[in-house]
Amino acid sequence: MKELARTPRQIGSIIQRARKKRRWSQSQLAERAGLRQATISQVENGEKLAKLDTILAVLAALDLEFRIDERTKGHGQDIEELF
Amino acid sequence: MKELARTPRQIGSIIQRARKKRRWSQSQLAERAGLRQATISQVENGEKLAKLDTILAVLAALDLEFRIDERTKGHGQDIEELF
DNA sequence: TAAAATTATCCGCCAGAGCGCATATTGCGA
DNA sequence: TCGCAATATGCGCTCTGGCGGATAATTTTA
Repeated sequence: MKELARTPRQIGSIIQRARKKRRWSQSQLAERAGLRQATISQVENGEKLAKLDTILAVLAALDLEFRIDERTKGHGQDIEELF
Repeated sequence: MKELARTPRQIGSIIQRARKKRRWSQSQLAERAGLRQATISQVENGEKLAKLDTILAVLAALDLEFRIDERTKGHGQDIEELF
């Protein structure tokens, strides 16, 4: 893991991957996170700009968490552009 | 760095530390992030549940970023509970 | 300690997220 | 190909975050 999450879209796809890895449906995740299936759908697709607590709830339900890290590694050029 | 960010309050204090380390005022950070000083204040104090894009904007302005990581380290027992 | 800067609050307003409820749409297995 | 599960949308509603615009309250510095 340890995925980079700079945009709602990235966050959404990370969440989706984590959910599928657990073989959960959106409804199951929604229930665990105290949200609606429709909300999960929108979060995963990064369509709407979610609220922070919504994302935190989803992450917690997936046993994930945010970490805050420095952005510029090389402090000049990003060498680690793994792909 | 690489701080844990499970709650709005934690996120807020991390942001505040990063801002002070750069010796910026809330107004300066607000300007860079395209927000208001009042908003920065609330974010740092974790008073309101910010929107995701607000936090992302602040982090970007501070050259920080979110990373998503697994919550349970030891996947059974957390050995690395450094403290 | 007075002045200046920084930070914390307040008001009214507006946009949008998430809700309930419901229904398309899509995907997939039998 | 049919049928069901899973996912994506839609509508009206409520709630609240962030805004502009200020102004307290607190901290810093001269």
